Amino acid sequence: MAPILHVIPTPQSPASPKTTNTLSTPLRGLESCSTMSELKQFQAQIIKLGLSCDNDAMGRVIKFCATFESGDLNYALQVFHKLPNPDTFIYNTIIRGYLQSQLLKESLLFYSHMLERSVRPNNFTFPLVIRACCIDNAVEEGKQIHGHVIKFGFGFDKFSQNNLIHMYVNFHFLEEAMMVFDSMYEKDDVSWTTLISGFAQLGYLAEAFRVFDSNSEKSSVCWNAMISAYVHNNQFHQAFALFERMMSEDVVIDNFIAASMLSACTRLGALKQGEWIVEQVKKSRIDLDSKLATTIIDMYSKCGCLDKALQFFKGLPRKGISSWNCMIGGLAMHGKGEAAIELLKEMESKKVAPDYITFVNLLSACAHSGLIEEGKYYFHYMKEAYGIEPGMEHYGCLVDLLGRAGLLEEARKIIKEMPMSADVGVLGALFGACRIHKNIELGEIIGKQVIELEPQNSGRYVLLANLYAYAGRWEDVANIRKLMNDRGVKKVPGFSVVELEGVVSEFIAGGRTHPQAKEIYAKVNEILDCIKSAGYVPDSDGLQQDIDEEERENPLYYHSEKLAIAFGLLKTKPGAVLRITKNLRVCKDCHQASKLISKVYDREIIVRDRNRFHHFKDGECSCKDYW
DNA sequence: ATAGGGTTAG
Repeated sequence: MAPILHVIPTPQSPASPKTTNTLSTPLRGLESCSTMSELKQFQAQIIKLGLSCDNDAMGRVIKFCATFESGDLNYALQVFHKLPNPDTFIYNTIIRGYLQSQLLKESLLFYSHMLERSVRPNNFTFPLVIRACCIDNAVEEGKQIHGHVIKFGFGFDKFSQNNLIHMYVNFHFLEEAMMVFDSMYEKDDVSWTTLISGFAQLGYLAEAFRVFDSNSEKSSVCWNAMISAYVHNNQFHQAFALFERMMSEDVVIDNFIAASMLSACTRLGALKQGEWIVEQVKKSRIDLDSKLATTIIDMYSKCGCLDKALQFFKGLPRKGISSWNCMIGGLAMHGKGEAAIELLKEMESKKVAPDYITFVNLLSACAHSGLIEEGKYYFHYMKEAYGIEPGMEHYGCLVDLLGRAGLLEEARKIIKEMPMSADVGVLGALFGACRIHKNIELGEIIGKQVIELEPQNSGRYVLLANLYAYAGRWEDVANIRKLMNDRGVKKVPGFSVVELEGVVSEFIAGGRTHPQAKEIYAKVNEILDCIKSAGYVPDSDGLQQDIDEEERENPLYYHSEKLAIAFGLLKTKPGAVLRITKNLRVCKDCHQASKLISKVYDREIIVRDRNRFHHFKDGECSCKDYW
């Protein structure tokens, strides 16, 4: 994109004298408006008072129209164009309006206009235009604006500096970001967190840590920035280590740190640690706002404790919409479709209006439980009862629902007829259904599409290769593998973690690095013998022929999940529940084996996979083999 | 009137 700013006129001193008004009643009224029609009534009164060209009065009108949710930016512009001498505040407000609508060109154009008309930008102007440059990576404009910041004398304005750091991180210009940061005499929390989390988002964890560590007066906010940097990069053990260091330095836990740590526990499936954080929240006087409550519900659900999630949810004095949604999502993951529908009804009886996400989660609950008729019903119901138009996510759930049930043609028809074109998520749902129902023809078409839409997603290649393998099309299998190689896409290695007494152990398929590897493998062999006599037959889902016939051991035997279960059986007393978390989906063979293990060893095994939960008990799984 | 950190599906 060509730079928009051509002119940098020399600024002149501000011209228009300030009108002084005592705040009259209609002006006061403006402050309490909530709709455009209300606003227009007050505006009419103001105009009658002869204030139609008054910057102070019209500035308030413009502020409402340009920046409030119920406003109207075009109307703000009409008012603006009637003003003979709009002031800096008014220009800033219009720029803010464009910024909120993510309109880069328009915001910068207005900034240009203000310079051309010699209206002097102030300390509020630059943070806005700097942010505007982030919208479409307007690098050239961003550099120019940086020049203006200095030229107009705001080089040491903290708000401008912090926003410049943000902008350069956004451009991936790490050196420039560091330079602005280093030039600051007094860095505040925002400076530290912007740089640390900015580096972390780009994957530069070591740099982020160096910045963090160089802060001699770390606030809670700064600690959280680094902890959440680790969490976002899946470095959970690092997050825990840093958290412990923080505790040892007597830093007080706040909402954000609690939320970040809960998120780490959730992602790891570390229930014990998660519960400990919840205890800390209860003990300290951290305000349990609805966001934190949602995080806690999510932790319990995703660590496999649906009952504790429900208990916590029910005990909440005030339930925000996100808490209801999260609870419905939790029920969905555990395959409790009917209970999810009940919760929706309870919500309605308590006059809490469900929203867009409520129905995403509800439809997902129907899909996971095979509630086909109910799912279709609620898909229409949300629009009829609440006027919620189905969005991409709802279509994704509907396609998932139909596809899982084997109604592939119906799912395909939905995709054809939906008002927007299906995104990779929706197509991915159909592709997943092709895998379940082994529909090679459709799977090949859709699989190729999703691979091209997301060429870096390794799972899609693997799925298509498996589909080919199932059909015995080995040449196509090889081609897919080659394509992956050529594009440098790496298979995500599968791993499983099991939490025992608060210690989380991680296993990868066939891995032997665990200090007790020998015992674990012996235990797996013992388990296999036991379940074989109970009827276990290795099930590679038709994929086995691809493996070298000479290979002595079946790699299926040492999938990470089986290793984790073996370790769990070794380390726990009879009867204890095993909780396992996987990064990928459970394979058919491990699913079958887990069912038998739960029976033969009389253990409840709760496995969380990428998508959902499996509760194995007495030789059965809660998913009823529908996953 | 300005900025940074947390949650909700597959």
